[in-house]
Amino acid sequence: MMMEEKLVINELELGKELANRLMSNLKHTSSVDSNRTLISEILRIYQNAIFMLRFNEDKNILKRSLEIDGKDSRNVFKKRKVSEKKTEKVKVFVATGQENGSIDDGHCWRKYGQKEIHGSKNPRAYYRCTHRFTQDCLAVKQVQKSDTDPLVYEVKYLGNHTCDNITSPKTTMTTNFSVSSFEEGNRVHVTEQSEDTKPTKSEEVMINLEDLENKKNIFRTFSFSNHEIDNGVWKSNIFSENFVEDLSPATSGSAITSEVLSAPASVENSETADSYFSSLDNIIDFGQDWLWS
DNA sequence: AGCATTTGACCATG
DNA sequence: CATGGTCAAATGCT
Repeated sequence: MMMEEKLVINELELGKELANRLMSNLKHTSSVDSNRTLISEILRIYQNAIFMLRFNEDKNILKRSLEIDGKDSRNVFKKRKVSEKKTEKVKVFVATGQENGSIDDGHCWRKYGQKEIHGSKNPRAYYRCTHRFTQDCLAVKQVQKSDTDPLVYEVKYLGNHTCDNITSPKTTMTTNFSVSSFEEGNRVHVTEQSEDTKPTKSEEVMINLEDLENKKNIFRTFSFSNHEIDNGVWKSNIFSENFVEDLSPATSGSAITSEVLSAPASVENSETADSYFSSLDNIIDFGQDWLWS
């Protein structure tokens, strides 16, 4: 069994144990703090497990892609332009507070298609950079309204902007989380980041993966933040970037290495249970289908 | 008029 | 064959 799979199983077993402990706590008397801690731990564990599985899947896709590239391309009939595009960079945003999902991210987009997606209640809209033909900018994004929360739009970015027409974002976001992965030579980078640049204050939840330290530090910290703009001024903060660490090549045996950005564990501004649990709600939302396949 | 959006058709992929 | 991504003609908007 692959090392990563063992880690996922370990995580899930730990989650089960903690859930049992929580159930026991709820049956008997227990402190609210203790329950909160358990819930937070369980959510973190499942988020880790999902991320590990996702990451492994992405790694395999890339490996297959590299193998195909290495073969004699004459035997591979690729008529579609898409295949040469290859997903060099993928960012997934989950944003709320948008009227129609047209998040102003500083770039000009032109809608070129919309599709009903099997298993989803809401259609997915396809946008390309307005300067695609004038500046040969191949950036593309997909926007889909969340099935679970009508206020949430999931935005997936594909490709980098090569155009230089960037305006300042005016978007009001109450929640923003992004994940990006891109390829650079033989290395695969998986990072999480915020696109926003002027945060000042935070109401954020950061989930620590430090107990994975003894599991070869494969996966690092997730963080989520709530922030919004009030009269053009940022009211909240985002997570900080920490260090980057390689997936242990000794255990993977693959030429592909990975890097995952991390952030420290903390729960800030959680003086009220409401704010704490509303933050937890965000985590639950992300945990379901935050990354499209 | 010029540009953006809509929407059905087309095509690649699994 | 089902599904998702893209194309392009028709239509809408300014």
